[in-house]
Amino acid sequence: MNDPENPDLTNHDSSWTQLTAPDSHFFHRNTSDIFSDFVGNLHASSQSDHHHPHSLRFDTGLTPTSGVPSSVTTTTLPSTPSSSSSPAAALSVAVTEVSTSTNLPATSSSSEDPTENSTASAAKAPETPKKEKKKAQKRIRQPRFAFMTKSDVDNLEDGYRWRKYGQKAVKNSPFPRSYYRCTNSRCTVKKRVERSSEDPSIVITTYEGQHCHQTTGFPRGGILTAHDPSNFTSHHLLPPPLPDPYYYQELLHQLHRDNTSSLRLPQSTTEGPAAVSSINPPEEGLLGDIVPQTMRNT
DNA sequence: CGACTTTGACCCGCGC
DNA sequence: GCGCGGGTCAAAGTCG
Repeated sequence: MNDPENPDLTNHDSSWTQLTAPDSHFFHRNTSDIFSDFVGNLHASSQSDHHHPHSLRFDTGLTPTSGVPSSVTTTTLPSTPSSSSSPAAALSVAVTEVSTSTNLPATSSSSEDPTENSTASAAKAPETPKKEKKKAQKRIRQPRFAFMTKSDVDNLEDGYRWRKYGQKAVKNSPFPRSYYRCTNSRCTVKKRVERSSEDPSIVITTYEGQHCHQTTGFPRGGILTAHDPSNFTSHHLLPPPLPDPYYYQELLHQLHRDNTSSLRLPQSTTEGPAAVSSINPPEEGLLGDIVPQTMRNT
């Protein structure tokens, strides 16, 4: 249940910006520039690191993490729900620059919410028709974390195994959006991967839900353990900055706890604990919807 | 053979 | 109520 392991959550530096959207939290890293492009009007906060064109991480999911990078900057973005966004939870977006090479795993660390999980799990009951299941799932949205990663590889490895269950063309983007689900039958975490229409080199990974298990390893090829930082480095996928793989999980936790209101965003601090944003309204919007506003705050 | 990807169809929510 | 867009399902195909 709580085994967070997000290898790639590590950031290397210290400046993260967390954006809070109606339903999602965005973590913005030095690469705000990218964000801006991607989202629309994100202003970069000023970072000197955005020089790394390698990988940008943007994650939206709900994974609370306990370990927070020592230097992370979080910002809350009160964004308004956009058009068709439904309530969901909090979405966080993080932008990280990572050096990518072959496969950059986007880390996904989302844990399932006990409450929500139940719904999802319960929905699986044989008695429940698919429709009900769908309803339940759709209605209950978990906080999401989005990561923007600059990478040539769409599917970034984050230590978890994912099964692709769908692909859809996105309206404002020439690039299709892929939908992945954690292969662990008990895990309801989902992940969406899409490329920024503004900058095709940027991969936007959105995580929804929390993993209830530990990382298994890579699907075909290498196994990445969250506990092995060395792997990260080698993989180039994982952002080194985050020492704690649990970072996202904690965020989620916090989000859930604070869902009432408060966010802790150490804004211009690099040493802030973890970036936590509160999950405000149950509304969830698409990244695009959220990001723009959020980014602005940063 | 099992796991995963691909792809089209279906369902649902939302805005008009 | 209708249409659009997003999200999911499931069958078929592919790969190791």
